[in-house]
Amino acid sequence: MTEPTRRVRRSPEQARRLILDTAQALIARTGPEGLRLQDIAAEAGISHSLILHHFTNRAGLVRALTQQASAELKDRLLAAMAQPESSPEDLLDRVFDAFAGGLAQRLAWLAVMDPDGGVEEPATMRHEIADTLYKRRLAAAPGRAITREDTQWLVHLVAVAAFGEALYGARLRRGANGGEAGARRFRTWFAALIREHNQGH
Amino acid sequence: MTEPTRRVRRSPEQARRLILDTAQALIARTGPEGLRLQDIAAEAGISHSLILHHFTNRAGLVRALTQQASAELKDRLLAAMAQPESSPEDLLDRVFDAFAGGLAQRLAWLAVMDPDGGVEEPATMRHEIADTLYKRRLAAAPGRAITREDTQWLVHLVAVAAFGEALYGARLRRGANGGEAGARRFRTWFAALIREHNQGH
DNA sequence: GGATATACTGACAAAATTGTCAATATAATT
DNA sequence: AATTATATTGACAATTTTGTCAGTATATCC
Repeated sequence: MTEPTRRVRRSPEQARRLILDTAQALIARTGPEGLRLQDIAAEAGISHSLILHHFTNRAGLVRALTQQASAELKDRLLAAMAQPESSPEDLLDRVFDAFAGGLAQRLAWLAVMDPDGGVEEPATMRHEIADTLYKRRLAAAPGRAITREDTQWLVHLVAVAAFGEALYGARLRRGANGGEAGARRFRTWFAALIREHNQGH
Repeated sequence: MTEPTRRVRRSPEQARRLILDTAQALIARTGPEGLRLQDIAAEAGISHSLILHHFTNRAGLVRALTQQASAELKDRLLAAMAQPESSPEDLLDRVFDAFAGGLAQRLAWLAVMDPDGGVEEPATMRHEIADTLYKRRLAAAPGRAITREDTQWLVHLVAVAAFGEALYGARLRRGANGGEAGARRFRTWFAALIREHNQGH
């Protein structure tokens, strides 16, 4: 006589979160090839059928993953902007950190895989951020001629640079400035460039 | 009686290039999921066995792909640097173009997939480029205090920004500045920032 | 023109991967 | 305590994908 198999019964939300989190971790570690239902299931300690039960499809899982990654980026960036009275250096630092830890990799891969997924978020988010920063810059330098468009492009530059740095920076910096130290030095240099731009002209 | 099947017999180099090129095209189009031996074979008009014959493994193919992508980037960047007497705007434009057309996507994906592949190239390449540009900047502005390190980081910034822009820029610019026009406006703004940095202080 | 090397193919094997479905265990409800 | 709803599993099917191997066609060399 066989023992009845012990089961953990989660709430749908818990189950979905467990699956999504382990999937994200797997992507960050193993890369694109890591997204196999069986692998995710094995890592999460569940059967792969459960994933299909909660997301219907492999495609459904991917969709959910893009949305979660997008939301995570938004949270991190808004958190970075939340401290109103900090130096530009610190702000830049936090923005760069927002993309680190595998999030950039996930976003990149998901972007390639699901070209039109999670469309609305990033653009409006960048708009909000640019507006907030615009007011802050005006307050900081009352005399200067700071336009809204300049702020917008500045935010864009920081975003794409942080993205590129997280994704390919270490590779480009190999040798002399590889590793953590080089990354930090680049950030400070970049912060100085921005500060120069804010003051100059 | 059956007709003997007509065959094309290429040189090993030709065959390898045919396979690599169609594979790169497929990745750019279909994304990571597109790299299946059968699909590549079908698109190239060959049998999938031939791929295995020339690259031994799927892994061997991936390795070759990373090297080719890396080499392609190098070629494009060196070509961009080759015109010695052009405005910074044009130079920036060509660097950004170097990452366009799916190359950034391929590099990103291959980077995630084969974390230590094609290691040596980019770093030394960036070094060469930085040196060339350093001399050019010195010649252009004899009086200024331009350091080698500043040039190095400038090159790094342009590289990661171009990379990020190619990969995620369109997404971030959705809405107001989406499309081609926004991309161009960002480039000109960025060029102005660099020019300002070159002249100022 | 015949022999040789090898690029190339087709069929097959083996493994993996997504998806289906019926059965079961567990929590909540009555 | 019995009933109900459903989260979870295991077995199975179907398709796909990588890889193997023996044989065939084609160019080159003697």
